[in-house]
Amino acid sequence: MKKKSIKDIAQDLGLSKTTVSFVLNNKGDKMNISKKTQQRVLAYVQEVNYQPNQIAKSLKKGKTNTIGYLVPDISNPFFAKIGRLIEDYFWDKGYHLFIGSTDENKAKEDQMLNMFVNRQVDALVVASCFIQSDTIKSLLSRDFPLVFFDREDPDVIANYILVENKISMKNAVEKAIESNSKKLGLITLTPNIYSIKNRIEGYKMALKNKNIDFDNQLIRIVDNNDLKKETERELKTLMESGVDTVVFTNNQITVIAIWLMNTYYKDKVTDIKFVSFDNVDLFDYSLPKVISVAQPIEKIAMYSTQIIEEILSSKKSENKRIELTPRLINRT
Amino acid sequence: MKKKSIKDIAQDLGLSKTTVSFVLNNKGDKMNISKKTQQRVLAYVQEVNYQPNQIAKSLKKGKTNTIGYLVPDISNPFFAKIGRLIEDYFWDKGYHLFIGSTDENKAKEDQMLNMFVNRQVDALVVASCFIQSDTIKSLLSRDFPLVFFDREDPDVIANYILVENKISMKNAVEKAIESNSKKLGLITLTPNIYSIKNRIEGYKMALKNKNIDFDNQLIRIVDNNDLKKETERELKTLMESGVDTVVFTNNQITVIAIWLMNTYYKDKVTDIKFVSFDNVDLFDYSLPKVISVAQPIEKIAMYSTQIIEEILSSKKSENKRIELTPRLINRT
DNA sequence: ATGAAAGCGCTAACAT
DNA sequence: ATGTTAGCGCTTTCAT
Repeated sequence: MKKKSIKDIAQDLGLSKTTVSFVLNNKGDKMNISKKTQQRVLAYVQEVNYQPNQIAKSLKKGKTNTIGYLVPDISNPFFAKIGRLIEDYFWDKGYHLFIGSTDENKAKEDQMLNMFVNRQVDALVVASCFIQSDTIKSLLSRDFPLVFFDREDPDVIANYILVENKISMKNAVEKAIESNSKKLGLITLTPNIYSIKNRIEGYKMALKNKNIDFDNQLIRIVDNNDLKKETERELKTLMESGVDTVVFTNNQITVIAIWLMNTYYKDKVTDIKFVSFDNVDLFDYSLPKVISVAQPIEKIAMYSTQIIEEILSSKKSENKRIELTPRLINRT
Repeated sequence: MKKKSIKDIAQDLGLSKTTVSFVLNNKGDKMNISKKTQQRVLAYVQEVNYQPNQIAKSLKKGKTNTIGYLVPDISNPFFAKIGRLIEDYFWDKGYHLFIGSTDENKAKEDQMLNMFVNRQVDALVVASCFIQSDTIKSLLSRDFPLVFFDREDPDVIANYILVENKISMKNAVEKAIESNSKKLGLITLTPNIYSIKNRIEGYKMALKNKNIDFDNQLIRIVDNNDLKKETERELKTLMESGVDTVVFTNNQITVIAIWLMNTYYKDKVTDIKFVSFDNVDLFDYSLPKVISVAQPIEKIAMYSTQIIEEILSSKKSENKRIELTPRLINRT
């Protein structure tokens, strides 16, 4: 049985497309379609299992009821969980999610952004490293409904959902020092992202507050390309320099480092302490113990959805910058 | 600057829509559009940053270049990772992914399937518990491009990407027994899914092969609704009955049980052994030790993509049932 | 109480 | 070498 369109339905029933369309969109009463006709249409539609073509609808209405969710990696639990929550919130409002993983790659991010726009998504939720890119600038200048989360570029005015990076990291590192850390190394992704920069600042601030000399040699940078190998090398450097604590600026590196510790430094796992931005369930059971900063993912998802809802419903778009407070999880 | 359509471009340039369309779709040469005109179009399009409307294109062509990825929960690492891989494979072929999380809820699954179909996705990749549902039957009867993974209904002929559930579970449980397990309990989700049933069969088979008496009381079923509370209760039951090993039929429950063990039975974590279908990174560092069955997610993603590609390119759809071999990870 | 017709942005067969 | 036109499936204004 071939798929029926509104035209087919109308023909089969000896009605016009208009009438059928009205009935299907619950405008039957408003448009004075007789009860009888409405029944006929509804019954027939049921019988032939008519499915409206959302593409045609979207083209006509200029609205697709889709949202683009663009992140570095949808399989990173942080982004996966937020994605799930955003999906749920939007599902309730009749929206569907397109996903895209950029691998923090500028070209890919640009392409994906453009494809989402071409697909006429109604809005975008993005964790981008390239907020200054031409593609994004152009979206912003057109007032495209857009909210950034997790990453910020202070030079670009836009909607941001962020967390207090600096002070949370400071608090976490101070907790470590209070429980006896003396020499603290730090391993971080290339600090080209403002959030990461701030997390490093927080680390420095904690050292300063606790009168520990800052040693630039103890800040080790790993490149996104071969994270595992790079982390292995830098962790080795730090271990050899005799640190008792390692601070990480995001969950990805911490997880790798836990694996490395259990593989290559099994005898040291109880001597060393970790501090990690982002929390992962694993930290509850693993060694070394991790003091972690848990981001409020429910709130991040909720505010993203909410801001987009506002923009979509009211056209006026005052940019918002929301900074949420993470939760410190002390495991000492 | 308002968004330009092909019509605008054509007008601005004093050409027809056709000409512009041909140039934009790289059919300029084939259609004998002069080099000069092609240059003009390309330059102008660049200048005004023209973005083709994919919705209009889709409506016209009857093809959207989208795939629906429908799973119980996109934030479950198993589904997130496969999702990521599928996204990557399809990205290379110009397809985009719609995601949907069903929570194993029939009504939600039905709705989402229908919405995907309304959105005219070109194909679906689905992990469904309700392969017998009317919605799915109707898709199947229309030869809708569809591949199931992770779950199977032997009564329904379709494309399936599966793993050897029974024999893998048997092997894993036997490994446990060989390393001295005497009394093995099992905690499982409601076995309404064929895969889960088979995993339980594998457990029974191992006991039989190793001459351990089967005790139905040691099979504990937890409901999806309040997984944490239910798992807590059933784990307690098993611990009190003196098991030395607990077998789990999927990662979700195992992860919860690890947390419970570390929270309520800290003194027992080295006495008890776990066996888990699905592997999670966490198992590398956590106690109790876990013998796990790691599913070949790369292959699952690859075959799903491949089968859909075949269907999409060649219309003929011989159903395939691919059963992959998981990897046993022995941590004793 | 219902229908005709235009049009959303695009493609492609068919002119010229 | 380029233009005219119909049509994808739907909504909606304006007629009747």
